[in-house]
Amino acid sequence: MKLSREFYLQSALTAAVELLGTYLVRNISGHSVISKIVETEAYCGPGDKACHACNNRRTKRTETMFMEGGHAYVYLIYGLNHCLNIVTERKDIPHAVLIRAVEPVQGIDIIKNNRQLIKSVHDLTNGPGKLTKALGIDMDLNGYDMVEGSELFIEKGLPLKRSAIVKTARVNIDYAGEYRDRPWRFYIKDNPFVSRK
DNA sequence: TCTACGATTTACT
DNA sequence: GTAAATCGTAGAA
Repeated sequence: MKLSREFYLQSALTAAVELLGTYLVRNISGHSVISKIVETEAYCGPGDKACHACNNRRTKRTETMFMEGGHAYVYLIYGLNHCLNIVTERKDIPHAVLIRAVEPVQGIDIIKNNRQLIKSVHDLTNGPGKLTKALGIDMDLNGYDMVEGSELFIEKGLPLKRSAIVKTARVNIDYAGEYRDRPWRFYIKDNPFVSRK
């Protein structure tokens, strides 16, 4: 079952945990690619120094984060990788959940086709920039409505045990001062597709 | 306009 | 382990 608008109208912090184990569906040119979300990070609005929309910074790029929950926030990092985020909370409250890693479930041949020179299957989607390339996600999907649309959306998964979820500090945000060590990164314990231990 | 740099990946030594 | 790739965005000038 597709996640409803109501699901997305919550804090990125709780949504990040609940998104673990759900299924990301990508329909592209008649093909369906399905993957399970195994690693997320929460970026929580104006007060979070690691968040692009920190201090309500409203620019061309961050404008997407101010949209109503359920939209996709895609941006280019280091000039060569895209990152996929799920916008949460009500309109004008800039929360988002970064999808850091997924596990291929269906359409793995298409994923392999989108990525070349891969050593093992585990390297296909175990990083934010890797999975966007694997799923054919780019700036065209920035601001995409995942509740109304059918090219990209999320399906409900089986509930996870609390003990199967690992909570740690987020990655590569040394610039975020006291927010650097907030345990706002979550992943499924012992899953081989997470980006790093 | 101009400059610095990043929610990273990859290929090196 | 280290460094190169590569460019839009943000903030300063």
